[in-house]
Amino acid sequence: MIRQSDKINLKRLGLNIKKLREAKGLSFRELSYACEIDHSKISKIEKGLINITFTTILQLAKALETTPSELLLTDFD
Amino acid sequence: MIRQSDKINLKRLGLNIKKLREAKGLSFRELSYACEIDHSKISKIEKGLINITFTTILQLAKALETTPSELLLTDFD
DNA sequence: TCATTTGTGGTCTTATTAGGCCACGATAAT
DNA sequence: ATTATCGTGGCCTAATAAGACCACAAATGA
Repeated sequence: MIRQSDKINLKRLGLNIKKLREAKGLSFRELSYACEIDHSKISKIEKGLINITFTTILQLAKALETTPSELLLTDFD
Repeated sequence: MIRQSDKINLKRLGLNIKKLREAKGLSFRELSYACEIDHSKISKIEKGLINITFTTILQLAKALETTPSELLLTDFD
C-alpha cells in the first residue's frame, strides 16, 4: 500500500546515499563492514526499494561519516 | 533487540518533534489531522517508543511545516 | 585465462512498524 | 458540576523492515 510519492522520495533518499558512498569510494560490501548492514540491503536502499527506519538512517550516517540531517538534505515531495 | 544507544537517539528525535509541535501550539490530535498519523502514535513517537520509518518522518516534517533534514537536526550518538 | 570483486535480486524467518480503535485519568473550560 | 480536550497506553491485524544467507552475471584484476 505504499504511495507513489513515497516511492519517488525513497529513490531520492537512495540517490543521496549513493552519492555519499561513491564520494568515499566505497563498495556495498565495504560500507557493509562499516555499518553492519548487509550489502544486499544497502543495494536495495539505494534503489529505493526499502522504507528504512530511523535507526538504519543513523547507522548509514555514521558509516558515511556524515549526519542523519545531511543524509536527508534533499528536496522531497 | 533494540540497542540502548538507539533508545537514547529515539528519545532525542522525539524531543525534537515535541519541540516543533509545541512551537506551533498543536495538540497531538491537531497534528494528527495534519499528517494522518494516529494521535496515540505521535505520542509514542515523541516518547521514543517507536523506531519510525523514513516515510513517517516525511509526513511529520510536512505537517510541522519543516524539512526532514531539520527534523533530524540534533546530536545523535 | 582464471580469480576476485561488484552490484543485484531472490528466499526465508523474526521482529516490529503501520494503522486503527478504544478506554482511562487528569486537566481545562463552560 | 459536567463537558470537552488532553496525553497516555493498551489491544489487534496486516504489512513490511530487519537480518541473514545464497546465487549469479558482469566487470575488474592478476
